[in-house]
Amino acid sequence: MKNYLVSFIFSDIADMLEIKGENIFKIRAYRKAARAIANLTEDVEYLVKTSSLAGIEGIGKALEEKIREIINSGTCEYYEKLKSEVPKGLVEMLKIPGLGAKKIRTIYERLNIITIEELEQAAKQRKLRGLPGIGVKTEQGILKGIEMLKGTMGKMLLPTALFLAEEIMAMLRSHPAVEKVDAAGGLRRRQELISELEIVISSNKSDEVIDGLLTYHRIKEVRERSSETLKVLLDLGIEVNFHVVEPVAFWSCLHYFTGSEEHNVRLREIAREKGYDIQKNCIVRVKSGELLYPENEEKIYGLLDMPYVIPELRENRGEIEAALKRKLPQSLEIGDIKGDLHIHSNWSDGLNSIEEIAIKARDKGYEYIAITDHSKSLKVAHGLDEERLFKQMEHIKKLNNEIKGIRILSGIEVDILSNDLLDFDDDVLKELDIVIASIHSGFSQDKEKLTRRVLKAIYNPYVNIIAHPTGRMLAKREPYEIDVDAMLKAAAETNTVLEINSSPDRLDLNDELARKAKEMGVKIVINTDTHELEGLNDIKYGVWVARRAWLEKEDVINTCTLPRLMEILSQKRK
DNA sequence: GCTGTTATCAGCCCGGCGCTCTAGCGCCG
Repeated sequence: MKNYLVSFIFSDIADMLEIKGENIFKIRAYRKAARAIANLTEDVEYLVKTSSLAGIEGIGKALEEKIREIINSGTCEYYEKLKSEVPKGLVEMLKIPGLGAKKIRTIYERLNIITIEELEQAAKQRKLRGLPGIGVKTEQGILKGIEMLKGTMGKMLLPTALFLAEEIMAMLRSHPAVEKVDAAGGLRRRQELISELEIVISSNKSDEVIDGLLTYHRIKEVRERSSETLKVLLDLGIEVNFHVVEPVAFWSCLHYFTGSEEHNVRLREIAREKGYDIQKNCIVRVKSGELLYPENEEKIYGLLDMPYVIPELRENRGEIEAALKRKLPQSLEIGDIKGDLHIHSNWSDGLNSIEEIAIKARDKGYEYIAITDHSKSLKVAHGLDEERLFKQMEHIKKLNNEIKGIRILSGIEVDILSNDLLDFDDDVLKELDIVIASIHSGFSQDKEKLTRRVLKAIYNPYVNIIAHPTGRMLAKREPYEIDVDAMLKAAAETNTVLEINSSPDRLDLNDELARKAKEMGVKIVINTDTHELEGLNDIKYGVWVARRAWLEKEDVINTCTLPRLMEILSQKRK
């Protein structure tokens, strides 16, 4: 599939056009096309060959021609031309919060700065202040933004890591000398950001496998090669470590490269107490020197008198002690989720009709969904006013009579406004099946104000859920200043549910806060907040967070049957 | 750059907030 490549190039073109100050609508056309291609379920190469690209909304003649060029040659002339005109570093600067294309252009034109390192230097030397439109605060904001960016540089969001791992594993599976292959490391533990991929392969012919790996088209640099290991840097700036072992050593090796360092250190301590030495390719019975090759991970933990510990828990956050005491959580499964309670339709900024969403959700096996479009203040998202909301409620009532096998709840994602009021009065909210409240403005208010806003929403008798409670965006935006403990305490007190937002660039609450919420008696809901049909499948990311947070089925309200869910929602109003 | 419409081009997501040349612009959701 070259969908990823086409989407990547179009999005890169859009960034470069933005820096050049091109027509905003042209830029939007490229972004829209990039999104459309990324969301395609079909192979774009197949669509090119069968001349069926024309059916895709947002792809006209010019873009179709460029897609054809990219499929045939891996790039297109226009892209190469832009790359020669716009320094790469300027595009990277777009990721710095508070810094947009115009300011980047000013900085480039006035100071000839083309890398983030140079930008950081200039900001530290106070050379940016004084440029048109840039003062002390902007300069300080840029430094802060660079600091945040550095923390996530070279790290991938889960979808990218999964995509790359799948691509690599598919290639390996087709190699005749490969017996088994799996991804270990942070990806297998479902960490929110992945710094490197660890791929474990079993084969009797490691040299052949490694030679085969060297033909992988994304390899930019080979950093290390031995008889069992290959370490490479990919063109996307990502490191991949391949470990090729004899088939008998596969599970030991997969286990060895899955747990965090802290988990592995602690596990080795326990193993030593029990007379074992855990090594990369096997486990040694110390007394006899016997080498053991467990045939699965259950057997590895079994040797240490523990039940199986799922990869998501292997962080040394108490899971080893819990395992020894037989007190591990009964981890949530994706199949436990019975409905998605935060979905946007084309009544606000979603792409699909409520009918389409309901049918797709029913096909996924869901028992219920909630349509929770934006409220009127969020103009950019075409938020619903009272009149349209009531119309939507009527429409949903009608659909519930027509579409069998799934129940659609009428909801809203009501804005918690900057002045701490909700975007709708209580007499509107009380008509809905479910109310989600969330912040979309005034992120930079101080802690006291932000906390007051959220607490006021929590104490509203009609607000069931607080969505994306900390507002963080991975690699983009820090969580806003908010007294999290006060929020959790108030939520516990009022039966207000906190969301794990499954959008892979949010994952908010994160694993640690979700675990804390559980400990404080707060119920959790796992939602996608999706704006299109495919996004319903993002629920897995939220479930993974819940697994890392030690949550069980009973902690998560959308594992309940519909009657029980309605009971839980009504408890808030009592 | 695309779409809808039928001209051979107009319209395409709006508005608040915070910053800065304090009235206008850039950034953001």
